[in-house]
This record gives sequence, C-alpha cells and structure tokens, in this order.
Amino acid sequence: MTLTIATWNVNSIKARLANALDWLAEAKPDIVCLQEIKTVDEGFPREEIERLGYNIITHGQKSYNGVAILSKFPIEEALPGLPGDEEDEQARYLEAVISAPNGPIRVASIYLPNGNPAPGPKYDYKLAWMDRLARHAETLLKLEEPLVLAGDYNVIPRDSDCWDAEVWEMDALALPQSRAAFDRLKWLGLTEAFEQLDGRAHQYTFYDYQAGRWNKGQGIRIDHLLCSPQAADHLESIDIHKATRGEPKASDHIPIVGTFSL
DNA sequence: ATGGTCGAGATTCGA
Repeated sequence: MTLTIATWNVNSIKARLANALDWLAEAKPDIVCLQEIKTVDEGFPREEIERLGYNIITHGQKSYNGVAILSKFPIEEALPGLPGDEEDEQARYLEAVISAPNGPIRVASIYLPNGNPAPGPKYDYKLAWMDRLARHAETLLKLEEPLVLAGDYNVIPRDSDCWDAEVWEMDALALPQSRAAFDRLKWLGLTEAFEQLDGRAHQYTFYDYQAGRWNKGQGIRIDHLLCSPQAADHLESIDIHKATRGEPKASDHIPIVGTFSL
C-alpha cells in the first residue's frame, strides 16, 4: 500500500483549472497541497475538483496567497493559519489531519513568504514567519506522527539548486539567513524528501515566466516536502512532474510528488 | 515583429 502526497504552487487556481484537472486526472495523487490559489474560499472551483474524487479544504484570501488541501481520504481536522502571530492576515498555512487507510497523517500546505526585496520589511516578515514555522514544527514533531510539511518554501537550499548561484546570491530566496532558517527545520528532525532520496543538482521546481527561463532551462528548486521521522522512514520516491511546465497556460511552478509506504 | 511574463483586479502590485 502506498500513499502519494503532492505539492503544487498553481499561481491562481481559477487561471489554472484546466491544467490542474488534467494533471489530477493523470497523476491521481492521494493528497495535494496547493499554494497561491489567489481567491477567497467562495471562489475556489470545488465542484470540478470534487468530481475527481477529492475532499477539499481551503484557506483563501482575495487576490494574493491562499492555500488548499485536496484529499482522496476523509479530512478530519482543518487548522488554518500558522500559530504565533494573531496580527498576521496573510493566508499562507493550512494544516489537516487525514484519515489514510493505514492510519492518520498530518499534512500542511505552506506558502512561505518570498521576502524580496532584501533587506527590508518583506524580508523581516519572511524570517519571522520561518521562525514561527520552526517553533510550530517543534510542537508537531513531539506528536511523533507521520507528518509532511509540503509547499513553496521560497528557499533555494544549495547553490546547485539553481542554474547560476551568482544571479541569486543577493536574493531573499538564497541569502544565508534564509538558508539557515531552512536548515533549522532540518536540525529539528525534518527530512527534506528530495535531498534524502535523490539529491541531484539542477532539478528545478520553478521557472520564471520572465526572460524565457523555461526555454533556457534556467530554473530553481524551491518547492519541498519536509517529513517527520515517522513519514521519512516510509519515503519511497520523489518525482518532479516537469512536463507540466511545458503545457499551454502552465503555472511557473512544477508539482512534486512523494510516495510513501503508508 | 518597436515587443519583451503572468494574474488579479484596478489602471498597480506581487512574484
């Protein structure tokens, strides 16, 4: 028995609906974490996706951000919002407990702040958000459950996760403080699925629309699955569904899928 | 080819 968990920044679920329906019907992932749905909850195209056999929870926002979780199995708990700042209005975090056939799995859909320009208030917000995420992850890890924190982390973990480290040197996605905050999540005991199972250089999950990056093969790897030991122990494979980026009306991000023997 | 990225939604901002 295997369970597949995917993450995909769709860059507007309404603009991407046809692409998303095609990919869901083809890849048939059990659980999907979506980011940048760019709509309020009422605007999410629920029925079209429900028809493919998914339960859906959303944490939406007008125009920007917004996250969702799709699941073939029942969703028992829906926990919108990252703890640690009551003032934070941005819809970037949605956690759920899913009743998978072989037991419950806790999943979160994460849209970590971009942080540019750095330095500045947006970068401060990114680092503060990452600190909140680490503190919350610490709490979740104490539960000793299968846990997957899946999303657009807006962090390039290594120089070899982009096509040209010099281009990204001063960017919020690659600055040492961003990488240190990402490393902190791993030191807490979370395993980054791609690094663990594959680790090859230059395997990208994002190609900017600008400057013909896709046609030039110039991407970055910023979408990640972070797994608790109880999930990482059952990790079997990780796949970057690169062909989606070449489709008409593609998102600038590529879906990645983890397969677990759970 | 006088352009050059896309999305939401308002005529600009965020990525």
